Amino acid sequence: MVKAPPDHTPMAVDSQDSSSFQSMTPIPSPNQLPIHSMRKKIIQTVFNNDCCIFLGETGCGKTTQIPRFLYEAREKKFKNILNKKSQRNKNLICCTQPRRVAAISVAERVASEINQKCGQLVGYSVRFDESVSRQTKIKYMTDGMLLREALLDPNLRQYSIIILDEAHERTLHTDLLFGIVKQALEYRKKSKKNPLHVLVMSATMNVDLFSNYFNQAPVLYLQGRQYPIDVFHVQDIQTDYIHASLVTLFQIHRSTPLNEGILIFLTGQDEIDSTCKTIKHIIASGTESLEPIVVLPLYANMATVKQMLVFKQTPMNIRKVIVSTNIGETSITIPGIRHVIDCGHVKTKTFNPQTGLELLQVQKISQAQAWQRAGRAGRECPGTCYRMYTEEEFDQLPSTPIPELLRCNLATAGLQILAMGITNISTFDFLSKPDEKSITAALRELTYLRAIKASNDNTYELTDDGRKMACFPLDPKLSRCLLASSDLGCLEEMLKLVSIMSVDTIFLTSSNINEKMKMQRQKFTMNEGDHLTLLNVYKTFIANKKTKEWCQINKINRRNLLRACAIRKQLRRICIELQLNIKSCGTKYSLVRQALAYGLFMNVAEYFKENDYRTINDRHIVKIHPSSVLFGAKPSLVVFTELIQTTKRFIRDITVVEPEWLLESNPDYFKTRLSSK
DNA sequence: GAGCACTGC
Repeated sequence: MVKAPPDHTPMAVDSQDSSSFQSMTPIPSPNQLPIHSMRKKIIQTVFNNDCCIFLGETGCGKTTQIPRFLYEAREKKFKNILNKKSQRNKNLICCTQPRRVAAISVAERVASEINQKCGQLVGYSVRFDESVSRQTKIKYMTDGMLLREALLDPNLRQYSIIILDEAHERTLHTDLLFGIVKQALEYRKKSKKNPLHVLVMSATMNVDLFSNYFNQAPVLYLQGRQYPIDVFHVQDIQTDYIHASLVTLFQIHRSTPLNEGILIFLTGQDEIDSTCKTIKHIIASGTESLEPIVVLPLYANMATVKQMLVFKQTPMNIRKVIVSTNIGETSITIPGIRHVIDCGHVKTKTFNPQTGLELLQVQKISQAQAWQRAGRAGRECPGTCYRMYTEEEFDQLPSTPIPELLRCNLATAGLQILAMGITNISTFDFLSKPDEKSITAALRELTYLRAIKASNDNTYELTDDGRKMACFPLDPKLSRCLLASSDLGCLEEMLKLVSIMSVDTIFLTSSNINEKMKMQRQKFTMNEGDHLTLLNVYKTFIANKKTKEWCQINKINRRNLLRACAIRKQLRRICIELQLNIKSCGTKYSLVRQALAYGLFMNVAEYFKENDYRTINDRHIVKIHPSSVLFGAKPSLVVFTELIQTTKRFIRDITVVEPEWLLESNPDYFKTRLSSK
């Protein structure tokens, strides 16, 4: 428990030059955004170059205005020319976004700005949702959606202008699109018909990286519209960022008007829940006669209804305080925030290609993230940001976060690259090239999964199965599970299971899960392991008509389970297109376990001693995660979905398997593993 | 006997 901060503690902060934030007078009408004065220059730069880079801070209007500028300019140019070629080509302008909500909401806004409905001239395309028509010329879409389209046509011929927005975020999908778009650019330049223009839009960083990548592409700076933000650092290094945040919170609370909301960035659910409790406790204890506060937690795996609370306005005499993960950094914009408290840390998953281990740990943020967090205080008017780290610490932070492509397993990305006809992944033009070891590990995994085969030196081609596997929006291991269950006659079951494995946990994970709730869950337990238990929950959910009531009683996260239903539908359609054998095995669940073993054979662990298991692949000593239904049981051989290191190395989502299944599925692999025993 | 950030197809 943290003590209430003494009120005489001076604020241990140091003012810093906030010149990174331009002081601008905000103008509400979109016609008067600063970007409009640059319209001509923008149009010229795009059409006079194959590729160009635009830099601009949040709020400069680049995402909403630029696609429209380009469309209108093109229309004007071709007004008097009956251009048959342009009629035959679709000539779409697309603008990619890393997030679904962004793609949808921007499309809707741009459509309304030209007094149209979304889906006419302006539309969007995201997974499970699309609003486009024959009239559509400007298409906002998720980067992942464009990547899917690239699998069907790597030269992306229906687009004449491709805008990669938010490039500084360096998502896996955007990074892959860089390589694809660069190749398409060259191809279409050579073929001389239907030329392509590429526009990369980013916040102000990595300029040289982007420009150099596209052969010294010209760079244009766009004026931002952010309000000024005063940034303060602590004077001394803080060992406990939660305590420091609390002290700062109450100092702000005592010294500023109550209508000024405060946003605190912390790293995870536990930390956030306990901090919320502490704040409430300090207010309720009444020792200091503090003004009232509404404290709200915010993280992704929270019931949607609870998330919505942060948007509600609080009465004038009550302070709003939000304690958030980095979901509040980009994904959710909370109204009324004037002060940001930045703990300087973030929880991230990293992947070590040497060991194949995933690590979930709290790390320091990058400077870019620090500015992004600070920016959340200046959305509506000038604000302040308090950093729980010194200016020297800030200077030592990496300038940008490590791109996702450099810290994930490359099996999925590798399969996609090969599926687009690039036979040597090492020659793919990555914006940031992953470690050669990482690429080798991915190729090895895909080879074992029989998705690819080596032809000669460093080149690979897809097998028939590999071509099918690339069609699924899944980890290749799970795609292999689907193909295996098609052969074994349990594809219906595996579709359900794989869909659940594609979403976050379907169990409610609030910190007040008590024994009674655990008892509720036990009735779903299958002795063979977690996968069949999950399947059981899914089937019972359907049998109970997917009702809210059933989910409430059984402490099931309905949002995630409904998402799994949507995914199942999509995967099933792909199975039909691929003419797989869609059959149910009834209750012959050993077939499902067998199919799991065929796909997850690289994730096998055998009982070692006491409560330890040893993985067959890399001989890591691991433990069964306490959330598993097999926790405490000691089956001799299991497959698992995930190996992750938190406080210890844990395997999660586990199923008991038979050794014969493994030997059958991949004799070469297990012969070598078993001989080294 | 733990306690999982975020996003996407």
